[in-house]
Amino acid sequence: MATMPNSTTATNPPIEIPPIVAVLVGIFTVVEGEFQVLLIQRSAAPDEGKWAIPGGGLQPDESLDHAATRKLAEETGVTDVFLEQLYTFGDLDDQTSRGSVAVVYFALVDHDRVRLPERTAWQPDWFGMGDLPVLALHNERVLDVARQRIINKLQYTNAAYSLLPAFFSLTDLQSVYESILGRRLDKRNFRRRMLASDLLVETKQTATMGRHRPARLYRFAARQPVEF
Amino acid sequence: MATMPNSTTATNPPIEIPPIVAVLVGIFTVVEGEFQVLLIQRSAAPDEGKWAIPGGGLQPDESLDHAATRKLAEETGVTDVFLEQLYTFGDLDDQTSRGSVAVVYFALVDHDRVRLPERTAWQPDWFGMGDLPVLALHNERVLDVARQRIINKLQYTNAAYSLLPAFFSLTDLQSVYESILGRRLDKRNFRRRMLASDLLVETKQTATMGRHRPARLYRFAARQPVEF
DNA sequence: TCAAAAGTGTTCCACTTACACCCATGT
DNA sequence: ACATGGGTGTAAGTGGAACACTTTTGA
Repeated sequence: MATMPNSTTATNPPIEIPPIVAVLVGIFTVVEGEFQVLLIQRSAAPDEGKWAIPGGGLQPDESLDHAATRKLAEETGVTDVFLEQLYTFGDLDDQTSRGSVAVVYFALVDHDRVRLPERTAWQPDWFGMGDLPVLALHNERVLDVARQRIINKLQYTNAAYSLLPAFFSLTDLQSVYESILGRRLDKRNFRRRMLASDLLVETKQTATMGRHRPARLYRFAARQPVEF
Repeated sequence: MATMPNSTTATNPPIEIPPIVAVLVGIFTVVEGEFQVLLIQRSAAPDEGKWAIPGGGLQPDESLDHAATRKLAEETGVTDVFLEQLYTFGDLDDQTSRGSVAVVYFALVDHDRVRLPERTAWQPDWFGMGDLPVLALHNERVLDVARQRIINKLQYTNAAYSLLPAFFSLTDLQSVYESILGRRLDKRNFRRRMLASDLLVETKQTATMGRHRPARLYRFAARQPVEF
C-alpha cells in the first residue's frame, strides 16, 4: 500500500527508513508419531548458530504467497501443499534499529516427499516440536502461534491431506491427528467422524503392515483446502 | 527479521529495493442496526478520490500493534477496544513497482465514543457495509476478509463488548449480533446462550426505552478479549 | 385499555463421548 | 495357536434450533 495520509497528528517522522520485509515459512510434518518442524541453523548475525524458521527477502513485484511458495520449494522441493499465512511479526529482531517485519506462513508437508538441500551453511534439519533447540529471533513465539493454528485447522479442515501420502489407512490418519494434538483419540469416534465428513474416499486397496489384518486404504476427496 | 539465507537457489536479486510497509486499521461499528466501517477519502494518487481503509507508515522502532493502536487513536480518539491483526496483503497497490506490504488490523468501536478528526483532506466518514462507495487499492478484498473474521469472532469471543456502552440490554446486544451476522436470531436461544456463557453480569439497573416494560441492563464481565 | 418491547420453557434432533469385543492375517 | 493391529455398535449426555405466550410499562 503506497501513499497514505502522511500523518494526521503533529508526530510526523522527518525521514522514514523503510523497514526490511522478510517472508518466513514454518514447515511442519509428522514422522513416526512425532510432530516436527524444519529449522535452519543461522550462519550469520544476529543469533548466529541458533536455529530459525527459514525465510528470506521479498523480491520486487513478488506477491507474499509467491514468496512463501518459492521459499517452501527451495527448502523442500515440495509444491501443492497446505500453505497459509499465519501472522505478521514486527518485533522478532531486537537488534536492527531500522525496524523489521516478518510475514510468516506455515506449510504442512509429507515428510517422504521432502528433499532437503545440500549446503555447507544455513543447514536445515527436522526437530520435534517438544524437543526444540535454542531458537533465534524469538522464533518460540512464532512456533507457539503456528502450533495452535495447526491444531485448530485440523478440527475443521482437511489440512491433514498435506501430511500424508495419497493413500493411507485410518490408523495412519488418526496417528497424525494424535501427534499434533498431543493426546490420544478414541478410534471408533475418530473413524465415524472422519467418514461422516465426506472428506475421505474409500479405495479398493488394502495394505499389510505386519502380521495382522491388512488395513483398508483411503484417499482425500480433495487435495486442496476444504472446510467441514 | 534481518539477514536470512541470501538465497539458496540461483535466483539472487542483484539489488533489493525495500518494499513500503503500511499499517492499516479497519474500524467497525454498529449504529442503529447497521454494520458500518470508517473510510477515508484519498486526496492523492493512487486512486485519488476513492475511499480507503485508514493507515499509514510504520514508524522506526515502532511495533505493529503500537502503530495500529496509534492509527486508531488518531482517527477516532478511542483506545482500549478490541483490536487485532487481520491479515497482511502484499498486492493491494498495483501501481507501485517497488512492492508494498499492508499489515491490516481491525478494531471494533462503540460509535458514541468516537470523535472524528476535523480535516480538509483525507476526510473520514462512516459507510454501511452493504452500501460501500468506490474503494481504493482493492480494499473490497480487505473488507471481505474483515467481515468474515468479525463474524467468526462474535461466535466464540466477547468481542461485542467493544461495540457497546458499559451497560446495555440483551436486546441491544442481540441487535449488534444481528446487524453484523446479517440475519435475525431467536430471542430465547440468544439470551440463553449469552447468559450461560458467563461473559455477562446482570446489574440491578433497568432502562426504560419507550412506553413498554423497561429492560434489565447487563455489563460484560471482562472488557478484554475472552474466548468462550 | 392498548400498544410495544421485555421476558420466559419445552421438545426435538444431531452430534459428541465413553466403552469392549470379534476379525483377518503372518509367523 | 497365538500375537497383533484392523474393524465395528450402542447408550447417555450435551448443545443447538424451533416455537408462542405472559409481563410490565407509558400514553
